[in-house]
Amino acid sequence: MVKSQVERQNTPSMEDYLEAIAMLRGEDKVARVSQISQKLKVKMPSVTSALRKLSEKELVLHQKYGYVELTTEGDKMAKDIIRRHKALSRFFTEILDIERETAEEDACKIEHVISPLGLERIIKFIEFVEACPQGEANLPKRYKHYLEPGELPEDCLGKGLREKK
Amino acid sequence: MVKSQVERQNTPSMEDYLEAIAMLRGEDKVARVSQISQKLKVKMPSVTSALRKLSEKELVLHQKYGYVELTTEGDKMAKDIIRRHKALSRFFTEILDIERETAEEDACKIEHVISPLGLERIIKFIEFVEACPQGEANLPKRYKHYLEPGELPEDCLGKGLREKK
DNA sequence: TAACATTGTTAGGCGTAACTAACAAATGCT
DNA sequence: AGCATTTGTTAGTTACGCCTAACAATGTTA
Repeated sequence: MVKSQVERQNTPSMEDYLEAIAMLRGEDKVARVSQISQKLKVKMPSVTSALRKLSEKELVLHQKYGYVELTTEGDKMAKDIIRRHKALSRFFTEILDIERETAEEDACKIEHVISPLGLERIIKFIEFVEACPQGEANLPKRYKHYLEPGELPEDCLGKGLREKK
Repeated sequence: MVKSQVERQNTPSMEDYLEAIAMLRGEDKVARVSQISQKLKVKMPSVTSALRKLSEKELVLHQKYGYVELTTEGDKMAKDIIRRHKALSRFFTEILDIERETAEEDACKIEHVISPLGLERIIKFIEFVEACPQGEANLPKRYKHYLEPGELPEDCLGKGLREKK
C-alpha cells in the first residue's frame, strides 16, 4: 500500500487547526487566535491550548499574544489536508451532486479518516470521469438524470433499480 | 434534506460497539464481552463500561457476567450502521477497486461521520453504475483500465489526465 | 495618558474513551 | 468438591478536547 507523503500522526482536531490556519493565511494576511476560534467554532481557550500542542510538535510558530504561523513542516501538512478536503468536496459536489454545504461538512469529517489509497482513488476517479465524458452524455450528467427524473438513460440494460437486499 | 431513519445521536465508539454486537450475533450465537473486546481490539474493561452506557440508553440488554443482547431499538440502529458500512465498503471495492482490507477500514471510519445524504447518494451511485453498464464497457471496468494500464478508453475525448492544480 | 474594549491566556472542570491493576464470578478439570 | 483458568468487573489513571470564569496584555480613543 502506497503511503502518503505525510504521515497521519495528528488527531482530527489538530488537523482542523492546521487547515484553518493555512486557510486564514491564504484569505487574510495573518492568522490570529480569534480568527481561528471563529472559523472552527470553538472558544479561544481551546485555540490557545491547541496552539501550544502544535508548537510543541513544531508545526506552528506562536508567541504569546502574537499571530500564528505555520512551520515548513506544518505548512506541508496543512497543504496535504487541504488537498484531501478539496478532492472529497469535489467528489461530493461534482460526482454525487450534493449541495456545497453538506459536501463541505462531509469532506471535513472524512478528510481526517480516509486512507491514503482511498483518497488517491477518489482523485483518480474524478480525473477519469471528467477526462472521459463519453460524447456528450458524461457520467455526472447521466447520474443526475438517474437521480432527478429517476430513470436510467435509454442505453442502459437496466438490471432493475433495486436488486440489493 | 432527507433525514435518515435513525438519528445519529451516538458517538462513533458507541456505534462500533453496536455494530460489533450485531455482527457477533450473526456469526456465532451469543455476544460476550471477550468477543466484543477481541473484535474491536479494546480491553475488556472498555467493553464493560461501554455496555453500561448502552444499557442506560436502552440499546443493549446485559446483566453482569451474562451475554449481551440488543434491544429492538439497538438492533434497528445496528442494522442502519451495518447498512452504511456495507454501502461504503461496496463503493470502495467495486467502484474504486480497493482491496477488501483497506476498504473495510475506510468504511469503518467513514460510516460514523458521513451525512445521511452523502450515504444515500453513494448507494444511488452504486445502483446507477451497476444497473447501467453501457454495453459491455461498464464504468468499473473502464475505470480499472484507467487505473491499471493507465490509459483512457479509446472513446474518450481525453481532456488531459492532469489539469488540476 | 487614562479608561475602556478587545483579544488572549491561565486555571480548573467536564465528558468520552481508552488503559492497568486488582478483585470476583463462572467455568473446567481432576 | 476443590483448585486453576478463563472471563468479567471495579477502581483508579491518563489523554484529548472542549468548556467557563477570571485575569492579563494589547489596542483604541477621548
